[in-house]
Amino acid sequence: MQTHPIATIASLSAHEGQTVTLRGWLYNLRASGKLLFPIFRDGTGTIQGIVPKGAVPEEVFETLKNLTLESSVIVTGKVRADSRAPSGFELDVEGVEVLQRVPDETPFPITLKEHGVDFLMEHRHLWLRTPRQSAILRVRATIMRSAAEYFDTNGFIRTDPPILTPNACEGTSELFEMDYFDDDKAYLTQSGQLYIEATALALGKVYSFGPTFRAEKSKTRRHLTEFWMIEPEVAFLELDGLLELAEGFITHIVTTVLEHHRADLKVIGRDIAKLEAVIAPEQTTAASAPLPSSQVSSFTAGGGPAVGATTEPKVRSTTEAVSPTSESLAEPTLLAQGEAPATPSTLPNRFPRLSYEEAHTMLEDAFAKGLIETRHKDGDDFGSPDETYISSQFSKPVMIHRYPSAIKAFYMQPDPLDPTKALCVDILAPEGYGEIIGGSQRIHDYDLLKSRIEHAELPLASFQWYLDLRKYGSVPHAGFGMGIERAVAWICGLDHVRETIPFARTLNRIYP
RNA sequence: UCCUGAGUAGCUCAAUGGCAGAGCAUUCGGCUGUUAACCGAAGGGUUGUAGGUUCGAGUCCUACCUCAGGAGCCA
Repeated sequence: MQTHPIATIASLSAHEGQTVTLRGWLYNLRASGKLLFPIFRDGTGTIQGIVPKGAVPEEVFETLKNLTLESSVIVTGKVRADSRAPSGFELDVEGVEVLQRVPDETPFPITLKEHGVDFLMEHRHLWLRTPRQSAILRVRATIMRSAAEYFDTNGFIRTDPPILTPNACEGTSELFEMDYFDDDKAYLTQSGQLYIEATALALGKVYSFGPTFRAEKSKTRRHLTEFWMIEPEVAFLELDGLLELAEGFITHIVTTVLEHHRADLKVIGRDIAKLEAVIAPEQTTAASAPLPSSQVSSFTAGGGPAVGATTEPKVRSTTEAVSPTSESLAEPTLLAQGEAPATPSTLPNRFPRLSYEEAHTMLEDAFAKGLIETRHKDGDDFGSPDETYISSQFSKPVMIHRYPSAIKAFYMQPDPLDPTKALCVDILAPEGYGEIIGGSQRIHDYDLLKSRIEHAELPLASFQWYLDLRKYGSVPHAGFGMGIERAVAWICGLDHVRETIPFARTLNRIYP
């Protein structure tokens, strides 16, 4: 076979008029008498081929006519622009080599028609090949990359905590337990937080990024037993700075996804305007605080209508104000004044902030107007319907801060203005997606932390090393954790987190 | 753990307690611009499992299994 340049389907527009070689799979096949329309996919996209009988060698026509779906092929053909094609291009097939033909007796089980959830999850290893699932995984990869990138370019050091842990962060009932040689037990981590508090006090600004495990018997569209979490932890950071860090973090991720994945989001069926609203500058703030042009262009590039993304200068406005040098090591007190650690103070994108009390008042009003069914009890945590209502009132993620200490984790710093409240924040994604980030300022006083551990009836011995952090140069510090799968579900507009990870682990499924 | 719902052809679903059905997929035939192509034909069933009620059960009852949606809990 004559050799031609090997191309990917995503790059075919650069090969118009050329004969190229594609390597991939037969995605679908339509026939109209002596005219075949095979659709090929290669992981980067799909393209329809045209095979008129008589225009190609007889064996090529016969091979393709009888080819089974998902058979692997190497195809040669000429790229031709065609207004009838969804992607704008078609392939005039000249030759085909079949690497492996799917046997007639065992056809590919995933069809273009509807399937049930159980069937699709049972065939997840094959379901991944469909365009929508592939698009979701590409967006997931960008979300993970841009999340890490935000911290990497802001002076954070990645310090991954252990996966195997000797004890729980917040109790052992929700942990996966395993034998650890002889008589010991080990548990799969449910959060690296306690460990990165230690590395934050060593390095200043740190983050961790890895899998976490929860043995909760939760059976909802928001829960996995194994999920990925990215957690920053910053010495000398207090609650206000933590809010700004999270705001810049989310803005950067959404901006990056919009820069690179408009086509994928369209395949997924996402309403892109909803994402543009998330990063749109607030009118009042933008008008009152003139910005360097580079920062403005970055936001308009993400927020405006489809501009030529390739010609847009690559600007990372949310990270420019802070140099990537490790300033926190040299001058850790930089952040002591409640200063934003990673975002410029002129950041035009402000997420709404509600105190727990304000959120409660909002729910009281909603209940009085009959907008929610059950009344929220002051002092209780918010339920799913509560979170859905609150987030539906805003087009941007909502930050709810200062929950009652009684319903929050033992390590959260009390608010000096009201010690019954904790200096914590939950960030709710819009459109009812609920909590994607939970964070707090941590208790830095030894005696207070010790009494909280005792009050929570946690084994003091297991936490001695954690208490040590308050014994040797303790400082205020804060951090948060974001569940990647919930962020992907929100950004892609999915109704279940099981589609956001290649192989979801849920209460009822650990296969394939 | 609790509440609710669903298990019938490879898939998605029908079927007053009375002959087990359709679309898609597969195979065969037709069609030179199809877009989940279309048209014709064929093959394809221990109705989740085990009991029970009944002349007769996919359908009603009991238990169990599996899955889904929700609650609680959380990211």
